[in-house]
Amino acid sequence: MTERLTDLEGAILSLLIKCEGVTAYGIRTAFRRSPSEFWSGSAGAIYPAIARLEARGLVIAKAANQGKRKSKDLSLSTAGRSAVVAWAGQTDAACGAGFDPFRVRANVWQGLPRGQRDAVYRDLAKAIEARLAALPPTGMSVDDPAYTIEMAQQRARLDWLKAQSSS
Amino acid sequence: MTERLTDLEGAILSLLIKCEGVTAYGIRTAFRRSPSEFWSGSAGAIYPAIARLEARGLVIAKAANQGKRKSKDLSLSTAGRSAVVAWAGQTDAACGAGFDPFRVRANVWQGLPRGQRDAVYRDLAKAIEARLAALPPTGMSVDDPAYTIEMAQQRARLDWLKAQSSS
DNA sequence: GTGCCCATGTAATCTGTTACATGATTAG
DNA sequence: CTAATCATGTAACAGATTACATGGGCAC
Repeated sequence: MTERLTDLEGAILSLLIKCEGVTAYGIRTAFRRSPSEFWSGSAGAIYPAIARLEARGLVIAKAANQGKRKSKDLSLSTAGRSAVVAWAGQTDAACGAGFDPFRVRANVWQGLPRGQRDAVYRDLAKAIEARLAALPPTGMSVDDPAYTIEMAQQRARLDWLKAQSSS
Repeated sequence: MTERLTDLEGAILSLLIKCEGVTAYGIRTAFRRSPSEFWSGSAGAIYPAIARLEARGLVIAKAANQGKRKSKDLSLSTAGRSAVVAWAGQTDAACGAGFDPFRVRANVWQGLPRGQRDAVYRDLAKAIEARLAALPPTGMSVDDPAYTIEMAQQRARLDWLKAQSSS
């Protein structure tokens, strides 16, 4: 077994499953346009990560010079394909709570004086409705799990907010 | 406005709301015992973070020498209290998707051949049930938002899995 | 010809992780 | 007495962020 993949590396490889021959730049914009803002898709993260994956033989880059613009088309190697499947198959890691900005803040909300707390809860509900209305973003299929699962999460948050105010 | 808080700093301050006079060590163990494994609660993260908060005047430390064991009891300053409330009140950040290890892996699952995919889904459901059974961990109140919200998230995942296999 | 997107990268900085180091106190 | 826990920290390292640098192609 080789070194374990970081979650960013796994996410990059899983993009490569769907779109063979994409450029590093394309991966970057996919991250930037993603509704999740956890990874910014910064060049300083993406390019080094891809370089690591290439060095480990998980990603194949072939130069695709069209005219004078230099660019590299990326694709998964066989090893890369099995590495990303192994990464995705870590059930314990997959079922972890991850990082939820809503959850970490909820402790503070509960300690707020009633009026202020209700105001925050109203603002939150409004912000969530806005996000739900914006999903799915352009270019994202309604079947995309990232979309479906975020929807479910946001609806669960709304339910939680409702339960708070009615108690 | 001073520098913005990182989420770890915010989480530390929100622990201090509940338990005035806790030690840095106590905060560490709170993180380590948390069902979320996103932050490891490593000394190398907690102690520097508290030092930063102290330097900014958000946390007050007073030496509490009982016998020869040196220890510092931490508490929130007034500035610290308003800083953490401001952090918790960032509604846009709070409603972000954060990092969900389940969601990032789901793209890969969908591309798996049917048999393998169903096997993964079964394993996931089992792992989630196990986590739900383990909640709340010792010392955590059933009213604790961190607990309630993780429960909701896990149940949403189970629903998603059910929807996948029935389609 | 100017500004915007494509496309690739690097440098400085920040923050978190693992692993180490030290010493007091308590439970068996 | 020994092991675990309380309690504080530091050092080396990894990985992400912002900001910068470079240059081709295209639309207006």
